[in-house]
Amino acid sequence: MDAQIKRGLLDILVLAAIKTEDSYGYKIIKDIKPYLTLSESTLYPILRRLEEGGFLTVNSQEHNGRLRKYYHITDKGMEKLNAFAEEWKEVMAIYDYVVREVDAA
Amino acid sequence: MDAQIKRGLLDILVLAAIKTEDSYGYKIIKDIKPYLTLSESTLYPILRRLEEGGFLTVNSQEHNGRLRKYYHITDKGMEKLNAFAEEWKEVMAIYDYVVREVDAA
DNA sequence: TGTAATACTATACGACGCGAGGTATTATGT
DNA sequence: ACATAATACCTCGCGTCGTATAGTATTACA
Repeated sequence: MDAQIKRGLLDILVLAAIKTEDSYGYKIIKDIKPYLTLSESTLYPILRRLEEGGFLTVNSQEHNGRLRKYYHITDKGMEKLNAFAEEWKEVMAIYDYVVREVDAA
Repeated sequence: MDAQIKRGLLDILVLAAIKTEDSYGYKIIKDIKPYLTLSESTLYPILRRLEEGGFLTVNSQEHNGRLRKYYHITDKGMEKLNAFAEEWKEVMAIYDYVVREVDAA
């Protein structure tokens, strides 16, 4: 997929990935992979930004002798997810405009 | 609208705006405004990138004593517009995933 | 014994959106 | 006549962000 388009969806995809149950870096990448491939160097800065923005909290837990950081969505994160559904209407309006112009060929 | 999401649509929106008939900077901004507000300092670099990429050609013409740059879409630009419709399926798959997680609340 | 998978981190580069500011002409309102 | 808005283009510089590259350390498997 075009690199540009997916960038706007990264934050929201990551939030969606931890919505149902807390998750951690490596798992998030695997869960999202069918929809969009992202590397660790892309994900971890996003997680840090989302934490700084108050959209999620971090909770380190030991797993098999190693530390694992579990990410938990906050109320603010939930609001962001819900707001996304609203924003989508504007995105679809743009899509309709573009396709209309294409069909006008 | 969230600043992030629309950025991925900028290039394609600009191409769509010159698809039906050649247009120029100021007009493109006005035409797109109902869908997305962008400033001149955002548009002109995009036009230059699209030209460098071969998606459009530029043709300066005098209008009321002033120079006006008309932008004309190329075959490659048309292909990019058509490819967008295909890519959109992947975008919708992401949207469905996000909404599904939201509804699982 | 070595290679892949798991799990997180830091650095540095390039691309990009955009605010701020600049130039010049024409049209509109007072 | 004067001021303001609209038209039409451009440049510079800042901050954000995606990502390649590289590093550390443990566990599982062949």
